[in-house]
Amino acid sequence: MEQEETRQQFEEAAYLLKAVANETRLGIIMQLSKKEEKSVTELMEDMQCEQSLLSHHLTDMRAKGILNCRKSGKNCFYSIRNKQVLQLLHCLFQQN
Amino acid sequence: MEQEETRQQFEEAAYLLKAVANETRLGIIMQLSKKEEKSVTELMEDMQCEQSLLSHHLTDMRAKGILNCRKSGKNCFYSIRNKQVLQLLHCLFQQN
DNA sequence: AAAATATATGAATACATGTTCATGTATTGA
DNA sequence: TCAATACATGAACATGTATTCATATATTTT
Repeated sequence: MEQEETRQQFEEAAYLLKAVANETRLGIIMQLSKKEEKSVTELMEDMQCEQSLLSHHLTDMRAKGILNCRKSGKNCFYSIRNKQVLQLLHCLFQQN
Repeated sequence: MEQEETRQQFEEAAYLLKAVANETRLGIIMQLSKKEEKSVTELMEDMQCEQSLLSHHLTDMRAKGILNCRKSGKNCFYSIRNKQVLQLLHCLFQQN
């Protein structure tokens, strides 16, 4: 029973890690950790990333509950929804 | 230049995350975070994992510098080499 | 209404990953 | 020396992921 609980916790943790284990996605999260909200175009400029690729990653991370999206006119402003990824980011980049 | 540096940091971080973003691998790391060293058989029993699958994961993580392996007679004792994964684990499982 | 802008979507492809099965190898004990 | 134990390896397969390209949609501007 307790075994099963941890197994599920591992599944959830693995799910989160997989959702984030990518150079571009880490870049997105890093950007959003600095500014709270950014449009796709802003993200495109900050990172060096093609529109379509960026959009795919954003859509996926949104579907997985990691990001939020707020539409406003022609723009889409993304922000971090799952705050745990911020801790992860901090953990990954704290030393040096 | 500074851009490039962070890009490489993201690549490295993504590499580490990918190497760990799996239920079985997280389980292995959790076990080894509790006991310092465990043989493959011990790990097999603690987790519920087939020998061959476990061995593949162990071999891979060793190849990626995450685990250490010490042979002693018929046994192979694995331990954690990359201490950063311990921080990650802690970060993932600290709350609740 | 037409053109431009911002973003999303879907198909296609290439590549990586997880898993199983069968088999190999090294070490120990009978 | 033979069998048993502990572990690794490789092939095969299915599935997942990243990327690119072409195109669609919605909004704004002209």
